[in-house]
Amino acid sequence: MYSHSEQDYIPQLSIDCVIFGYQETQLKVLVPKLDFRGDFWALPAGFILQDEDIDLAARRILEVRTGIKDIYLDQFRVFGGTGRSNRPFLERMMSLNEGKLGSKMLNRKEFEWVTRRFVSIGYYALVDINKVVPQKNDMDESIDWYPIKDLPPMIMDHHEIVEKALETLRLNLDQKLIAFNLLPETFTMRELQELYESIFDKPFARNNFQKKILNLNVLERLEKKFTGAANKAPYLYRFLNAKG
Amino acid sequence: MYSHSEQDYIPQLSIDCVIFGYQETQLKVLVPKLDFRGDFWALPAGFILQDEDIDLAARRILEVRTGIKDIYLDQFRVFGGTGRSNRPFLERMMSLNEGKLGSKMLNRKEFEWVTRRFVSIGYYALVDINKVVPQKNDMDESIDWYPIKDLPPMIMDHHEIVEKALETLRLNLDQKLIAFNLLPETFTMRELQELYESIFDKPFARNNFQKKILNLNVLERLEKKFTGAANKAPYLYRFLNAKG
DNA sequence: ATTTATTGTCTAAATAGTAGACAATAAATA
DNA sequence: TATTTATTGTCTACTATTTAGACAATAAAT
Repeated sequence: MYSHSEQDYIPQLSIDCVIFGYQETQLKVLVPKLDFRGDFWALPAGFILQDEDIDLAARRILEVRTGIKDIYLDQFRVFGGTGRSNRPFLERMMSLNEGKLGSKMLNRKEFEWVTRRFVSIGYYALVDINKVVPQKNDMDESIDWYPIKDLPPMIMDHHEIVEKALETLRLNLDQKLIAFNLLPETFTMRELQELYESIFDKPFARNNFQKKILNLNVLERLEKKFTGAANKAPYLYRFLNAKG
Repeated sequence: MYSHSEQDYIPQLSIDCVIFGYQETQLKVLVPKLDFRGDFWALPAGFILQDEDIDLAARRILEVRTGIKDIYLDQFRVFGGTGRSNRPFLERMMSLNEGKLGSKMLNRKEFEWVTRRFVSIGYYALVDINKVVPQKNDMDESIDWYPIKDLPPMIMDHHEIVEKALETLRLNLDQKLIAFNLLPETFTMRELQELYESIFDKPFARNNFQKKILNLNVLERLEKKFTGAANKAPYLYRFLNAKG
């Protein structure tokens, strides 16, 4: 499972990632499903190497799952309840998968290490969903984008982690001008508005939304976009402060 | 130093506390000075027991230092750079204090434990400075309130931690209505304004500040305060949502 | 009685946010 | 080709909020 042994990591400390994407007017989260009987879903997670900055650890974990190096990333909260252990979950999983676990089973030492109580640092990431090729790891059966309004049941407190990530995203969206990380290079005003609506789960007035966004002076207007629809063609825009 | 042995704690994970107080129109931070030659200051800190919620660990650490149980408290950021070890600091301290360390010296095992790289969770606290009786621990020479604009040199990245705490405090102040935690039970409008000015390090217009605060509808107006000054006496106010 | 410094509040001006309206346009329809 | 339809871009009026200026009320000193 790891290229490093468990001694190489800081014990009892993990990173959980909420990877946001946007597709078909829906805000989505990238969630792997574990390759065991019992339907277990868990946020992409990992540990911190002894000589690794926590932000870089988060980047490493995110790159493995998305293939993207230069990813927008924000640390938002630490989850440190006393009940945060993988033990109940792993034991239930083992009881449901007796015959199958051999190849993937952890040895006793690893099992002890990974089933202790963990404190987890929550990071959320914003990606252009079209640039991501989701990567399973050895433990996964699959990895997919789920609408945030229709997430699968996840282990431990992972629903709470997503909830808190979304809350922080909403607070930061206007302040830090980060919505554009969820869109392709160019987009129409309507697409940007629909993205806002999916994040805040409420409608915005079209005229005033456009005014507000244009007054930020962070968009470059490009040529018109051919839609083929029976109406006026919208302009395309590009975010100016794009690092790239 | 501890009533628990080092195995009772989560290794390599600590809590650093920025305890804010307010006195004589200055925002202050409670900082202990270590009882060793060399003038070492360090934020109040501690570790997390294996069966202890991180928020409760922070409360425990704060109660030890302030004597206050019901303290306002907010987790604001994790500090996880690779350079975060006490080793350089402890070794320098040891070289400066050869004769003196015996009684307080950690044994070898404890020394190894405490000098590894640490990831630290930052909490800030807001207290009524008049209710606090600062408590030294075994390692401290003194513990005092320092104006945030005139902090002593602190070890490691503790200045950065204070900086980030202040930044978060500013962002949260209006949103969460927490300034009142820094004042006594009753206060005048001018006192509240001067508190805001010390936190944001900028002046506020008196008329508009008063209007804004009163429009929040969270203050109860009490009797007038006798000042003895040659002018109109100000009203006293009390914060309504006070949990007490 | 007058002066002084500060407090509480009012009003006007400037700014920002909200709601309604309409011309411009690209393609479908008649 | 003229008309209809759906959507886009923008304008203006209206409302709410923020900022700036003004002044009466007051407690004690002069």
